[in-house]
Amino acid sequence: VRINPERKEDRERVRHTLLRVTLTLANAHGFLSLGLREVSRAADIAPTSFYRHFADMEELGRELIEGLAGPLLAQWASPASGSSGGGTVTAMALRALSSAAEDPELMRFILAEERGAIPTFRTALASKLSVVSTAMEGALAEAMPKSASSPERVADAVVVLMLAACADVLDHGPERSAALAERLAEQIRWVLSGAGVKGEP
Amino acid sequence: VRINPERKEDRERVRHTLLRVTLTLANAHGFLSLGLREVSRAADIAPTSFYRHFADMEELGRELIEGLAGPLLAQWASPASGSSGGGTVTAMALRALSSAAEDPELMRFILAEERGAIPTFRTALASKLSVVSTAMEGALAEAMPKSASSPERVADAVVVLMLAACADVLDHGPERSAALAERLAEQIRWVLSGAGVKGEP
DNA sequence: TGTACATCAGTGAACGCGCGTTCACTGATGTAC
DNA sequence: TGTACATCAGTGAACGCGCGTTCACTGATGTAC
Repeated sequence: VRINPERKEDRERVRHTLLRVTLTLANAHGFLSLGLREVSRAADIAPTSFYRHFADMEELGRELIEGLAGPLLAQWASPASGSSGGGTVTAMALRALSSAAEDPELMRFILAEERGAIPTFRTALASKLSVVSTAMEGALAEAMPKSASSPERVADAVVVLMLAACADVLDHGPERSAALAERLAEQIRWVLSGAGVKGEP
Repeated sequence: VRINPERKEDRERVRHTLLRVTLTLANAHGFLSLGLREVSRAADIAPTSFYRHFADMEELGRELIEGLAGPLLAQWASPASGSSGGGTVTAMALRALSSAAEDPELMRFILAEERGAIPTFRTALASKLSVVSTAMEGALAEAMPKSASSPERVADAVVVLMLAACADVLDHGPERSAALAERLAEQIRWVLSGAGVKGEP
């Protein structure tokens, strides 16, 4: 029994609405305080229709991570155009920072759950984030003298500074994002030069 | 009408129990999902007795920040023994890291709410944390050439790296805390030397 | 082409349950005189 | 010392409400032949 693509599109549309509406509500009240009825109400479906898409809120949350957060972070990990080295790492971080401003609700969710009370969410997000730092590590390895500091630790520090900058952008509004990007770039420059990374512009 | 100190102690004991029990439950389910009845149950008082201490959960949360989180962070900001400069900053960060392991539930609460969905909590914690970075800034200012980078940005970077290390200690258990402390110290060393801070051991 | 059947997203009614809050009360303790 | 009164943390009963979940049903669409 094959399925009509139009019907499948409808189903996907509602499903996507549920996910986005959950992000919006989670920004206001926190994911853990959300109920299936509240989400369904905001998505304009009957509470019972929720079950056609997810077994419960926990499954929906998992899909937020796998279907939305994961892809965004995978994008962060994709190689920046241009040469490798310190310049690449800074470019990656700045690209991530600006993508945070483009989808603030998703970014807030990632930041909140990465530090939040649900261990499975923390673990899942940590593993998605480790993809980003691994990618940075790869770019760094070529630009670091072998005797110098561990590229892994350098990449970890950069990711941590980058996430903190994302949180600041969300809190202080996009009008400050240029200044925050500049601050992030400077902080990364310190880390890289302190760790002996060459090729920094 | 003066009040018997014994009675006052009793009252304080229950109040403290409510606060600690809330921290424990918030570690498991998140602060926002907690209800007055759940907290009262865990504290072994009737739900109606809750009102003798707090008007609602939000007031209790505010007291968690003012009465527990604030004092801990103020402690972090108190000057480390010994000379000023980069060494002091590292010592402050490492002291904070170890105090995180001593009260993991409070630390988890701080980390979660600093990035969480309640704007007033985020703001309150940000201002308590700024006390820490201001203290570090003071220690740095003396050890930095005037022409060099801004001490404020350096202190911010150190605080961010320190909080991330605290989160890692909580997630990976105390047995890894020595390695994490060493990593944090190295990352701080990079930042300080990259930013031109002198006096680093 | 027409007919009978299968699939499945969406629904409204109904359920039992735990929630936050109110109320009037208890009983231990402190104060006045 | 004794007596009358005030304070106040803790309580159990009761309330109305929204929650998650179940159930049987609808109706649009696709498939078989």
